[in-house]
Amino acid sequence: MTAIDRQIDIIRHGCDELLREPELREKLAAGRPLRIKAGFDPTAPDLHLGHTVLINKLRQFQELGHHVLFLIGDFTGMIGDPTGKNATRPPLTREEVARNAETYTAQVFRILDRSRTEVVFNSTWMDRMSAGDMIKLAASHTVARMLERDDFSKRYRGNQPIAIHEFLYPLVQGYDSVVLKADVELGGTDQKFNLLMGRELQKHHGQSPQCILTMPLLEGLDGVNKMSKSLGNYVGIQEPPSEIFGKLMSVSDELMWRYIDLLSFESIETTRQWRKEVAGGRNPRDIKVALAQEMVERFHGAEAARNALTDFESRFKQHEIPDDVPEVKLVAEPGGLPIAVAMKQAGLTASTSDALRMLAQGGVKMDGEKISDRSLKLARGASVVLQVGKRKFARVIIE
RNA sequence: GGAGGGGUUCCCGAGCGGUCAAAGGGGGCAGACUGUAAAUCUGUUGGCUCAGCCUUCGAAGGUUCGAAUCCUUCCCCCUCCA
Repeated sequence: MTAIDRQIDIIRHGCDELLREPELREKLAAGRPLRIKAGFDPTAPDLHLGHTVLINKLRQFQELGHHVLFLIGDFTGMIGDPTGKNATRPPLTREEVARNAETYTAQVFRILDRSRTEVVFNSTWMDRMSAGDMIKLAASHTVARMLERDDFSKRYRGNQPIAIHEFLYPLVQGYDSVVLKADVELGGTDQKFNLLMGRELQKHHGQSPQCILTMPLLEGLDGVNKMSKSLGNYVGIQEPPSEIFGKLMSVSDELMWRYIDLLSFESIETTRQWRKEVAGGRNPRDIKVALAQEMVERFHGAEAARNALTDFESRFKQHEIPDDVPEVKLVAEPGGLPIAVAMKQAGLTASTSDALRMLAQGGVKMDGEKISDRSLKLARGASVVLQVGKRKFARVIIE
C-alpha cells in the first residue's frame, strides 16, 4: 500500500461520496499540502454533533498535513440557503451574521488544529463584487441547470415559491472555491449540487476543479430529520455534560449505531464486536452509555464523563433529585403564588395554561411528591423543588 | 398585462353565518409500560392568578344581534396565456 493509498483510505472512511478519486490522487501525488475548503452557514452558531461529522473529517485532513480553509458564509448567510427547507428562509442581518460567526470560531478549535486552519469570510470578496460582476457570474449558469437541484425542482413542482436570489447561493458558493483555489471541498450530502458548482466555476476560470467529498448528514435525536438547531433535535457541543449524556441516552437503539459510525473514534473492530454482543443478548443500553461517555469526554474531559454516568444513574435509576437544580427566586403577593404561575415563572412550562395541563396529567412533582391540585398556592418563604416531566427541575424560593 | 386557483392554529388539512379556540392526521408534550430506547395504550396540544375572561383563521375596513365563513380594498403564493 502506497502512502497515497493510505491517505485515500483515511479520507474515504465514513464519507458518502468522493468525486473524483483519480483527480484527488493526482493532487496528492504533487506532495504539497492541499487546500481543503468547508463552508459553514452562520445561522446556527452553536455547533452540534451534526457539524462535528464534517469537522472530524477536516481534522483528519490536517493530520495528513493538509491546510483547512474554514469558510464562514457570512455573505451567503444573508441569502439564506434553502437546502432541506421547503420554504424561503428569512435573510439574516449583517449584525446577526457577524455575531454568529464569532461563536463559530470560538468553538471549532476544540476539534481543529489552529495552526493548520485559516478562517475566511466570503463577504471579504463578495462585498467588493459589483452588480456587473454579479450578472457575469449569474450568466455562467442556466435556469434549467439550477432546477436540476433536487430541492429547487421539488419546490418548483410542488408550487412552492423560489425567490430569484436563492439561485445566487450556489453560484456564490462556487465562486468562493475559485477565489480560494480550493483543491477539495467538503460538505454534507445535501450540499452536493453546490459543491459541484465550485468545480464548474473553477473550470470556467481555468483552474483545476476541486474534488468534492460529501459526508452523510447526521440524523437528529428524533432519528428522522437531520440534526439541526431549528428543529431542536440536536446535541450541542457546548451543552453541559449531563445534557449531552442524557440526550444521547434517549436516542433509539437503531440510531445509536448510526451515531457510533459517524461520531465515535472507536476502531471498527471494537464497534463490530459491540454489534455482535448486542445480537447475542447484551443490553444495547450498555453500548449507549459507552457512546455517551465518549462524547462527554471529548468535549468536557474524562472526569466529567465519569460524573455524567453516576449522576445519570442516581437520577433515573434511583429517581433522585439531581444536585445541580437551578434556583429561581419568585415574588408572591400576600395570598401566595398559584402553583401554575410559579411553574411558568420558573421556566418549567411555556405558559400557565401548559402548567395547568401538566398538573392535570400528573406530570408535576413537588419535593418528589406528585401534585395535581391546581388551586395550590406557594406561600412566602416557601422553598420547594418542582419537577415537570422527567427532566425539568427547579428549586423555587418564594419571597 | 389577461384568465383562473389559493392563503385556517407548529405542519398538512376540514370548516363556508351562530352549537368554532375551530374536525381529522402528523409532530410535540405528559402519564402507563421500560433501559429517560423502540413499539403500544391513555390524555393533552392559543393565552391569562383559568368554573370566567382575552386574542386567533393573509391585512385593513364594512354588513349583521352574531363572521374563519358574506361584501370592499389591499398584500402574498401558484397555474395557464402574453
